[in-house]
This record gives sequence, C-alpha cells and structure tokens, in this order.
Amino acid sequence: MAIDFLYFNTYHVAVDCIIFGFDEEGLKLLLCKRSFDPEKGKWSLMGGFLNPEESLDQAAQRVLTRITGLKDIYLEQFDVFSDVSRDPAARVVSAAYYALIKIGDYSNDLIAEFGAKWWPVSQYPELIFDHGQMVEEALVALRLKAKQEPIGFELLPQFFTIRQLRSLYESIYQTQLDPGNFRKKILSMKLLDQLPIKDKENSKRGAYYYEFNQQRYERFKSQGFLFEM
Amino acid sequence: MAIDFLYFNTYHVAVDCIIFGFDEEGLKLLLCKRSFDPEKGKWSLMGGFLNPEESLDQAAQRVLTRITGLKDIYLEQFDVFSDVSRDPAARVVSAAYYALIKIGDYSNDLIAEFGAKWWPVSQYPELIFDHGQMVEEALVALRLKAKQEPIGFELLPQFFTIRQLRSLYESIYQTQLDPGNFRKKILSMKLLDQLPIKDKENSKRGAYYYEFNQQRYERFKSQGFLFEM
DNA sequence: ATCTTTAAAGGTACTTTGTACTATTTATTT
DNA sequence: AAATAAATAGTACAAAGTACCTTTAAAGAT
Repeated sequence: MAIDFLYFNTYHVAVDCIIFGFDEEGLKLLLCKRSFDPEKGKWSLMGGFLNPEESLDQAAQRVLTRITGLKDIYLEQFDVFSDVSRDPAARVVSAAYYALIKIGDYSNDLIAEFGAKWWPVSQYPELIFDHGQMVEEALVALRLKAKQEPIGFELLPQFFTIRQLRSLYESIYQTQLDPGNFRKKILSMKLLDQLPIKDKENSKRGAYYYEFNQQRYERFKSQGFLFEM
Repeated sequence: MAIDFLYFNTYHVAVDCIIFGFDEEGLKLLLCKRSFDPEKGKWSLMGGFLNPEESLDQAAQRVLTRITGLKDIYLEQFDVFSDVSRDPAARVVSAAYYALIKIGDYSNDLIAEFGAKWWPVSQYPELIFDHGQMVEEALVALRLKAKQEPIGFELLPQFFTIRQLRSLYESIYQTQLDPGNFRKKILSMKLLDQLPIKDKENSKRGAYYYEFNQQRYERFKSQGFLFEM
C-alpha cells in the first residue's frame, strides 16, 4: 500500500465535556443552549473542535476555560464517539471528557453568556445527538473513578465537613451511607486535616471543617496505599 | 460563528490495537514489523486508518480480523492519542484499543504474513511513535478491568484448570497468589462449572477442568453481584 | 438558669472476608 | 508397595465492614 492511500481520508475531530458540580441539592451537570446550527436552541454539552496546534486534552481545557473562566480543571477522557451519523451535519469523531469543578467557583456571568444552566444528574433535559449517552457513560466512569481515587475533593470547596463529603458520595452513588461508619473509614485513611473551625449551620454542636491533604495522599500512594471507597 | 469556520479543520483518524495473549510462559503481546514508511521495518502495534463508513469500534474489529483471522474479538477502547507530532508523517489522532484473544486460536500463518511475533509483556522491543506508551497504558487498563470483570476467560481456552486461571492472574498482576485461597475465592463465586475431565500433565493427581458460565454471570450481575478479584 | 433538641463524634458487638498455614486425597512414578 | 507431587480441603487467626448505641457540645426554648 502506498502512503497516498493510507493517509487519504480525514475527519472532523471534536471534544465534548460533561461538567459536574456539587451543592446541597446534589450532583449537577452544566448544560448550555446551543447557539448555532444544527440543533440551534437545544440543550447540549459544552464542546468544540480540535485545533491543529493542540492535543485533545488541550482542546478540552480550552473549551472549559472559555466556558467556566477556570484554569487547570480536573479532566478525564472516558470514551470516543464515532458513529457515522452521530452529527447529521458532518462526520465528526468526538472525544468525551468529564470535568469536576467546585460549583462555587463558577461565575454566574458565564451562565448568561452561554445560556448555561446546572441540572441535577437525575433530571436533565433531552440533549442533542448522542450527548445523552455521553452523560450516562460519564456517570458510570465517574462512579468507577470515585471508588479508586480521591477525586471527590475536586467537587467540594477547600474546607468541608465530613457530612458534606458523605453527602457527595451519597449523591454520586445514589445511596444512603451510615454516618458513623463513613466517618470512621474516611478518617482512618489519615488524608484529612482537621481545622480549628466549625460549621454551625447544620448542627448545634457544630461540625469541624477538614481539608484534603494532597501531598500526604501522593506520599501514601507512592508507598503502595490504595484509596478505596 | 458560521458553520464554515467551525467545521473547517480535518484530521487523519486511526486505531491502534494492543493484542494480549496468554500461555504457559505468561502474558504476551502481539507486535508486527511495519511494512511501510515511515519507520518501515520497525516494531509496532497493529493499526489502521478509519474508513468513512465505519465507527472506530468497527475499524478496530476490522484491523483485528485482518491480522488474526478471528471474529468478535474482545475489545476495549482505553485512550485517544492526539499529540500534534506523534506521527511525524501527518497529524493523526489515534484511538487505542486492547484486545484479548485465546493464543491457541491465533493462526501461525498470519505470523509470517505480517511479520508478527508474540512478546512477553515484561520484555518487548522498542516501538515506533508513542506505541510504547500505549502498551503501558493498556496494561494499566487491563489490570483495572481484570479486577472488576471476569475478562480473564477471554485469554484462556474454553476448558481450563484452576491452576491456569491462577497463573493468568499471577502474570497480569506480577505477583504470587496462594493456591488454596485463590481456589476458595474463585469457586465461591459459583461462576465455574467443573467438567468430568482432568488435566494430568502438571500433577499426578490431576486437576479438574472448569468452564466459565457466562450466562450465570449475566444473571448474577443483573441481581447486583459484583465480580471482584 | 435549666431543659430540650440536634447532629457530631466516639464506641461496641457482631458478621463477613481475607490470610497464612496445615492436613488429606489421588494417582503416578520409582 | 512406598515415595511423590500437586490438587483439594480444612482451620485458626486477623482485618475489615456493618448495624447500632452512647456520649458530647452548643443552640434555642421554657
């Protein structure tokens, strides 16, 4: 075979991002109203086309920065969507990423600009193309990852209570967790530093704030420790 | 933004396959000598370009069928490689897959045709482009998957002994496993059917052959059972 | 000022699972 | 017939997970 033949066909390449956030109400998903055809005005994921001078990871970061104003966002690529007719306007191969952001850091100005809105993961509108399937796969990938890596902290503010952390895991796994046992387990890992401040909003006694110690996690991991929830 | 601009750039899109096999010597990797430029004559993964009428999964199956003669091969897509200069001849975005095949099913004729060779995963030659990185990532993905899904059977013949299965897990995880405990654990899952035949090659007493019961696994899974090794 | 309430924090008893090791079985080989 | 080798079975202990209870701290009500 000649190079001419092998290197003949080319395709549009895109990234699509499932942006997760978390607040008192649970796990959420940032969707936007599409501002161009096809399917203009319908709800969709944040996405964009690959530029010639960047990798897919860089393209995803660029799209996320444009939409959230944030830099160095936690990102995981979890699948590529390549069905021949997934985008009726053109043949587009799309790398799907999920991103975790601290919902409080997200600027409300941008919501207006992009027609964006946070939706509960259990109740979001119909999406264009195969974006609904992407969301469901992202949730599966997120659940898997959250069992093996301490990524939950990417969704919480820097300081948080054990209750908030438990509530996050409860909303990721759609289940109730025993408060005492959850507490015992997470504290036994020695990855949280207790702060001398309490949250008194949710209880009279007050719950201590904690902070995730990333450095200690890296150290433990290099010594063979495996995070598991 | 106009469609013209958004849908402007296009790229070459490819698939690359890490083909795993297993025999008495351990976990192996099928590599081939590249028959065309660039890097003609060097070792590389099996790969190919995406055709306009197929999805990436279909492209990967096509490549694998061409190279192994087998159909319906177990495949997992685990990453996309998109660095700007990963292929010096052109900008190529490549979806990486790992495949699991029963090494005995692989035709030796094809080894000659493609200049292919099985290599131990712990000792394979230098590969072109980013293929070495792909192999290492594939191993990580395989190890993760093997913990959560009974995919090991894709690498074993239909009938196998507990010793063979243990040996497979030992070579995937590069560790020694206690024979009694391994046996107790795998049998407690009730996923293996014992056959009335024994292997007498490796022991005087003889070890029963077993068969993985896929149907029972599907049933258990739908009832909430989680495979875990 | 004391009592009540609330959730945090800490503790206990029990069950399940994992681990290390020992003993027995079976059929071949010497 | 005895020695053997690995399969198979069993056992005792350790660790982890689960369900549930008790105590504590501080706010708010009486």
